[in-house]
Amino acid sequence: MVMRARILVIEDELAISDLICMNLEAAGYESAAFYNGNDAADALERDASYDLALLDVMLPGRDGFSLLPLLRGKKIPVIFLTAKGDVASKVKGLKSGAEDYIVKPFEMLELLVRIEKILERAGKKREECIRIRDVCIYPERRQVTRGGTEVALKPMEFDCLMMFVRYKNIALTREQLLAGLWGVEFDGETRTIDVHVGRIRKKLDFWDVIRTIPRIGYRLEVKEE
Amino acid sequence: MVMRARILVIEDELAISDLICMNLEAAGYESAAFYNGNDAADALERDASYDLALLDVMLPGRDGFSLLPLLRGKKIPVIFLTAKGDVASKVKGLKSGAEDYIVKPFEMLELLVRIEKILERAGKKREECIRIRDVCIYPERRQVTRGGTEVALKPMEFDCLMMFVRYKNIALTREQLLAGLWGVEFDGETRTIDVHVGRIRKKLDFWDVIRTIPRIGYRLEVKEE
DNA sequence: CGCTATTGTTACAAAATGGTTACAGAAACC
DNA sequence: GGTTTCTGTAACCATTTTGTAACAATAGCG
Repeated sequence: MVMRARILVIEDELAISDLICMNLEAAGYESAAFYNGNDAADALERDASYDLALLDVMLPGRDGFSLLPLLRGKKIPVIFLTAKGDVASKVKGLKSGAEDYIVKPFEMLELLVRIEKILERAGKKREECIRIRDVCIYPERRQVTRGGTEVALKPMEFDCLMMFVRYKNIALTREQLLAGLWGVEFDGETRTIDVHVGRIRKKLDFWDVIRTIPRIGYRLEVKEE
Repeated sequence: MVMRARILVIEDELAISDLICMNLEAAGYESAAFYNGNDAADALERDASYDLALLDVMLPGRDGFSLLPLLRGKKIPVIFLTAKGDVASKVKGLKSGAEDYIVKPFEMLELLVRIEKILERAGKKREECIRIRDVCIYPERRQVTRGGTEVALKPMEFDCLMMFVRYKNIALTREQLLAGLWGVEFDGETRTIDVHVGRIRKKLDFWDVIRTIPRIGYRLEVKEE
């Protein structure tokens, strides 16, 4: 399993919690949600391997502030989610050692940016990963996940995929791929490329992502740049 | 005439030099080759309007390093071509102000990518898309869009269009087109050209853009700027 | 206006190309 | 040495591409 930053979401409003979790997942994090302070505390006692916690101040059971020392003790940085304009909570939270706070209602993007910044500061920066649709590619680990679960790519398939990533949005000829994957002096069937592309497409559901360029070769199509 | 980036190739091995120049031309650059340091230096004194230089370290006459100050003085970025494992040269080259180096034997594609990157950094990025009316042509993607949506050009149609673009505003005879698209030794009906032109015109609404030159052939009409 | 030379358009069948599967040799791993 | 995994190749088949021919339309020209 690939190492993704794990984020604890402690928030009693289901709608907000779900929204946050969905966005975290989409951004490539792992999320775990708890809806009251007691459950969260219990969970932390069993497993404290979280990289960051999003903590609502107003909670049923133990409130947010009472969870802070526990989290601080486990060295888990905390971002407080405070109701609008609740300056008292804000100040109290920061004094108690929260890393940051964010006022509800907030922009999801802003939350993600703050999370990224804190993880970076904490040296827990997520591995550099290349995302294409629901697929994450981790070059250093030579690992690929799809929808969060690992996909077993064979070495050559991975190399091939990396070459596509390296030259994304460029039409690569079979000869270029052959030269890039085996070296210039290798003379093999260019059709071998097709087989590898077929295997990658199948495993990653990349039928539209790796486009066939007739008579030429293939091109990895990545929208956002 | 189109403003294409001009690249100076200073390399004594004819085979390598030719190969590089061919690929540069194919990629849409203009290339000028010199086979020893003295000639290159003379040429630079006369005309320094190059956008980038590929410089072999080992050269007859003045060697690569001695040319560096001249090139730097003319603000021409340099990519060193070093023999495999010649780490000393590499370090010396980069310290002397070369933008990049590449170790022989190298992948042509990689060289092209590095060139692209440096030109981009120098603000001399060549147009990655050629626009004609509402049509965008992306040569390295082998893709064409019209009004933002992709138009599926068949391989031969794309090649044909690229030939027109390459020689825009120049009347091309059917024989020239035939030779350029299939190779000189191909003997086919010249009328086949007409069919392809017809198909391109239809797909891109290019009835006025690709003008018929009676008894000769066709010409792609583009208003400069 | 006819006539001719030339170009535009369409349809089609041959050829080329790509997706897929199965498999054998190679490599890696006990 | 035996087993498993990896990977390059060949083969098969469906699809796409494309060259050509045939026919329609147009322009040039007296």
